[in-house]
Amino acid sequence: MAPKVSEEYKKERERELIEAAKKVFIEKGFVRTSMQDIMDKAGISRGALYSYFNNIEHVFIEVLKFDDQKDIQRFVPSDEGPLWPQLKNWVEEQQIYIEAIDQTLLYAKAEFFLSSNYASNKDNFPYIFERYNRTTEAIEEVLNEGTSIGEFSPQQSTRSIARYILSFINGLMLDTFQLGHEQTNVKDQLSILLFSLEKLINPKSIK
Amino acid sequence: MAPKVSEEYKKERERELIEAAKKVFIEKGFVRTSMQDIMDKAGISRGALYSYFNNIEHVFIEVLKFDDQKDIQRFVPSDEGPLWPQLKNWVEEQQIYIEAIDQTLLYAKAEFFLSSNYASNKDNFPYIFERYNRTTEAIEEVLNEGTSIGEFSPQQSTRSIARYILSFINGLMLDTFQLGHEQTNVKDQLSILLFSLEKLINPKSIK
DNA sequence: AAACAAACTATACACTATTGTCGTTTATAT
DNA sequence: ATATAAACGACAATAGTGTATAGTTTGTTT
Repeated sequence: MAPKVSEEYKKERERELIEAAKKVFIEKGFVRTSMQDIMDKAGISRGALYSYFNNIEHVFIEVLKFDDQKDIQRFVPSDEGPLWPQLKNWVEEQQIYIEAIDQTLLYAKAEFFLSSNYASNKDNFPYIFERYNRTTEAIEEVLNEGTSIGEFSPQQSTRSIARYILSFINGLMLDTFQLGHEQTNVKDQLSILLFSLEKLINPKSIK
Repeated sequence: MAPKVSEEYKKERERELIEAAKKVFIEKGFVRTSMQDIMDKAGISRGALYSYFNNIEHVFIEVLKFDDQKDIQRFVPSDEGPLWPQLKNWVEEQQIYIEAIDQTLLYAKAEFFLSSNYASNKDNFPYIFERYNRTTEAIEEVLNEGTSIGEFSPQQSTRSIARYILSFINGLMLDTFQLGHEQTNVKDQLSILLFSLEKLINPKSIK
């Protein structure tokens, strides 16, 4: 099944490959996954796979992008109503996300960021920087928005608060991945984050 | 130099090997280090190295043990004086530690715990549990101590606060390793941690 | 001082795993 | 039917592992 191909078809095929690869990465992480594993999962030959991707890091980056697309909406607050409950809600949702960690790419991501060539030539992977910045900016924006409408009175720079939140969430994910959520007690830690955030941004809506 | 050998000598030699290996692991991390690299750095032959260690994970575990010996005192507070300044001090010291991340084993450790066989059989490596628990307990103990002498009035369970601190520090380390400290702004994030901690434990000594 | 043996060197080897390439095959649009 | 390009899969190349062997060095023992 393969001559004179439409762009359509190729895009579609690539998406299939990415989805197969994603499954493998979730199962096996990044380091222990080989191109062969992806071929097997996708039911595609070596040559064909290599015609779509140059190497396994390339595959992973594409998986990342694909995954991010879906993920990106998660932090968009609605325009309506006070922001604090939405922020609170977002934090609470993290629990589900973190505790379902073995159904996500988190482990593979951590491995990738640590162990791929990424670590040696960060410059080749601007995507990672983008990612970090996009996320902090999204959080920061909510904080700024809340400030400008007078809902929040941040006690520290909103950028730093945003980074702080992200650091904490990343650390909690990593610890939880390594130790299991029984050990790290995700819920309690998240409520401490909420407590801290209240003090940090002083949302009006608290009684 | 080597007949009918003393235990002394062997221990000493092993220590040399471990120190050489440690250097390599700091430079190259865990995943990208081969036995050959260690041979080169230590100036030892293949056979000799293998007579000390069975494989590279074995080498790494020994390096870890060796490193921990030195590391273990870092969180012991002095018996004298109020605890808050000491805690504060400890947090501030993290900056130096985190920013010097490429001179430590942190990267190699993260790789090892993620990517070695560890991830598949956690039970074989109680080490990481121990480590995590030892650290949280050390922090928790300081908090409890401060509470019992009336210096702190924690607003949340001290255990959770301890875990919270550790999650944050781990996340900050990871982000900083990946992106560089220019990007993550370690200092600001740590002062947000301090701000949060003040609110969380209400130390008396603050004016 | 001669014999000994432990520790080491240097190198070779058999294996395994994986990569990326490349010539060939195959299905279909025209 | 044939030109086209996707898909196939054999292959050489690379890199590492752990074992094995022969030979060397050097303290210790007698």
